Amino acid sequence: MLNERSLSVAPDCSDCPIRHRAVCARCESDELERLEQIKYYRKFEAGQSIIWAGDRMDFVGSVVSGIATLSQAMEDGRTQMVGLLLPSDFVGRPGRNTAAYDVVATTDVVMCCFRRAPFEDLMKRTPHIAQRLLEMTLDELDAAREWMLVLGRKTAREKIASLLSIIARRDATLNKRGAAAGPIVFNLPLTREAMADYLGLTLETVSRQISALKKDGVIQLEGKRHVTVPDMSRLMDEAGDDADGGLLV
Amino acid sequence: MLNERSLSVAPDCSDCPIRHRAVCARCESDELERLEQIKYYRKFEAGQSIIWAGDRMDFVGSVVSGIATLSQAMEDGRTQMVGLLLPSDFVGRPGRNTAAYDVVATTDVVMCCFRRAPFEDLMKRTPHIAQRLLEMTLDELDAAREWMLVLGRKTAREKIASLLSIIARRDATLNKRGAAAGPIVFNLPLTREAMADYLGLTLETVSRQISALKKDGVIQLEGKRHVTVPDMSRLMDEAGDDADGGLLV
DNA sequence: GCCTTTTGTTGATCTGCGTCAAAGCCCGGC
DNA sequence: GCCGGGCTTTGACGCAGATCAACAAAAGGC
Repeated sequence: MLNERSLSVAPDCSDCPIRHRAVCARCESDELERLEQIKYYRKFEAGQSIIWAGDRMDFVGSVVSGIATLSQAMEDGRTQMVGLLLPSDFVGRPGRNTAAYDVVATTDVVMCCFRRAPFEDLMKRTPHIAQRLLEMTLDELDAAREWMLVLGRKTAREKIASLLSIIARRDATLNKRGAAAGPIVFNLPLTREAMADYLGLTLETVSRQISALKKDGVIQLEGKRHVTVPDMSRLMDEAGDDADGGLLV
Repeated sequence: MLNERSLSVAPDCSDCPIRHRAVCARCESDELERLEQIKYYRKFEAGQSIIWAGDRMDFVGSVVSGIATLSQAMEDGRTQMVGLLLPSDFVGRPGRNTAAYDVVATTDVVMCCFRRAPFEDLMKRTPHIAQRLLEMTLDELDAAREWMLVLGRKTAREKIASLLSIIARRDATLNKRGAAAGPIVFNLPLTREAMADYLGLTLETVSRQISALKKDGVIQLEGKRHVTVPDMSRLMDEAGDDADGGLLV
């Protein structure tokens, strides 16, 4: 899910020779070595389903590159995205053997996985890992709660502005562009439908509100996916957040 | 927040002579002893605010008795409840010194608190505590995500049915009545307004939908708060959940 | 190149829920 | 007993967003 901590770790993770900094940012080298021994990689293509809710899940892991979504579906087909998995985000849950959500690769995805049983053993012997996981999970929880406010109380326009502003911020963090005053440019990693699933809207409403924000000069669009935000504070205003704190608590 | 694990721990917690089983269910006696040395109690009256979002927060703790709510507000007054704190639920976050949410006592509340600094020290020396906290936090995260589906995709009627069914289940668990086939009876611990804040609705809509469920025989009401559910599976049907899994993942 | 499929836009209409308003219920104070 | 304030219910009405539908614009496939 989107939050400061996972973002700040992301670049390290993809550079890190053993590719699991996210899990073990503070571990000593011998602990890293033990993690190293049980890890393996899996690749998924864009559009491919990584896990189905209810499936047996005998691994945990973290995203190395690409973007995946976490979502729930009702029998009648209504679906709600409950998380967006970015590089360094953790998937799976120690102590549970079935998946609670559908996980789908939005782009090509590489994951760094650990078989669950050895990982749990290792966690018992390595307090740092549980502490690191606790930190990450608390961040996820904050992000999920922040999103409950978006889903429960914001208007469609505010929802779109919230999503754009969160993606803009993520992008700025990933690319090490600090709080630049100038215009911000990024690509939307999601289809209109995926955005709708994240925001609890229909894809038509998403499209309409994006057009409206464009007409009002809050954003500029080239093609369908390339977004320019001339004035970030204006966008955050539209999102209805407090000027500074913003969406990341 | 509402979930199986916290529920199952609750009765033990209130019986436990040192009142922090929730945090340390698996600890050895000397670890319990160390926790014991840094704990203290705080009492709050119904309606009283326990913490304001943004306040400095120099303790963590767990609810011993009573019910409190966790919520976020926008500047214009719109508020969204993001969690319901029941006995044994944990409040506060190691590693952060300001509160992220408003916490309000719905009934009279007793909390068992630990000053943050000594608690964090203890956590570093006691791996069980971090592991236990991780488990609890993962449960909270699941509950929050489950609620995202409710907020984003369910109709008002389904939302009400979801809330009633979750409270009914909690009540059954607390009172050790298993999956009884017969009618289920409980008291609503929340005002219509608090329910609205939880469900992302207005209090009028909450009231109307409760009346509708009553008219349709899904529930019976005596007074405003005393609810009888003649057929639990019917209620869960109305909530739109899969028959078995239900809201607790 | 052309054809099919996926993705996105825009319009017309419908409806669920919010908003505004009035009145009923229940409890506690005096 | 009466009164006042918090909570709840119910009605009338309007609007934001869903739904249904048509079309445009990219993206592959061959």
